Amino acid sequence: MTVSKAAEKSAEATAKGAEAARARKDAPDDAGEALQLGELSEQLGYVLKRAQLKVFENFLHCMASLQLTPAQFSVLLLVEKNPGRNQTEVASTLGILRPNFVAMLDNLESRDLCARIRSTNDRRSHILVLTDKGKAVLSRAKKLVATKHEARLNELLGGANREALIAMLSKIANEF
Amino acid sequence: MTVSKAAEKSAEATAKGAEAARARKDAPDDAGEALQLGELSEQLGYVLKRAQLKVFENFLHCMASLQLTPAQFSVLLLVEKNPGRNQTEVASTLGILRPNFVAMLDNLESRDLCARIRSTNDRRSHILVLTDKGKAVLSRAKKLVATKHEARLNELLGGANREALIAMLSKIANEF
DNA sequence: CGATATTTGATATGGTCCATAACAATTATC
DNA sequence: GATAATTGTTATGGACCATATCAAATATCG
Repeated sequence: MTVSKAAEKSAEATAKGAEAARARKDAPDDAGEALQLGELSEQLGYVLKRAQLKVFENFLHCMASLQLTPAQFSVLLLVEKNPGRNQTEVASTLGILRPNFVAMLDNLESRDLCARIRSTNDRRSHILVLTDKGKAVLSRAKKLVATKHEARLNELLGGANREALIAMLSKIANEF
Repeated sequence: MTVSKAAEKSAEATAKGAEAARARKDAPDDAGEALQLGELSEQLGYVLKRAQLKVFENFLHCMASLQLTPAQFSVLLLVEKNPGRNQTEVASTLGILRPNFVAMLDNLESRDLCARIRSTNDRRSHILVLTDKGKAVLSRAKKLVATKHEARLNELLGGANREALIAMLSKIANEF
């Protein structure tokens, strides 16, 4: 920004709200008046967070019939892929702190989706396994995610872009 | 779960768990034993959330000297770009609920970064403006973000990919 | 072996963010 | 001019995240 422009801006700004308000009121149709996002729409963190909220919202909507949150779905997926691991291992790979993982497992276990089993090798640890119901629910959940959730992303971005997006996000998650 | 089913599960699971544990112990180098992420690494929500956490973490680190959170930065940016708007307008464009916006503004105002001004048109509303200090801090914040934060993304993805990523995330945020 | 340290699941607790209800002051509507 | 709607605010509760701490079990080391 040039100096003169800055001066103009400053003067305009000191006269500030009143003038801006009048200018808006003089506009043809004075209903919506959306704010200018400006540089915000280029900020990685801003757009990333808003996209994440939208995706989670859609995920919850798709999973309404199964009552699974994204976090719960990730636990079921991980336990299915890695049976016989204990709470500490599963929690830490998901970035969940052990204390906070307890209530989460209490919930899944109370719904008979997974089970804690005392390890015979190390009687301190609880080994995690999916129940039959847990496997069935997870199977249905996967189908719902594929057909309703990820399919939505495909029709929005296209398959190639979808893969590129996942790859870039993974890179950020792992190397940033 | 029925009693009989529980008993079956318990037996099957203990066997599977022990088997898996032995299998891992027989592995060549038995140190880390990272879990298999499996389909999780392809889940949009999962990778999106983890990327967002990493980006926010890096943002806070870059902003340590200015003590600005991503949300605070977004408020300053929006108020700078749209002077003379009231709390409701600014909060709603950022997806912040008015009640929660109050404490946020209290904080920024107590640090003399922005100011609430009673509107003369509508004495209910408070018009938001950046203070001189607020403008100066925001200016420094922008430089920090550009040189330390977004630059990091550029060297990780490359400029073209960075723009493509922002564009796709924006599309998701707006059209998903 | 036995004393000490570490690990595991769990509880308690506090902080932050998000969401809703309700309120006084002000303005809009009829 | 009575009623409804809006603005900023407070109070409050829930969800999520982080730390300290504990008992039980195991590992470590003298």
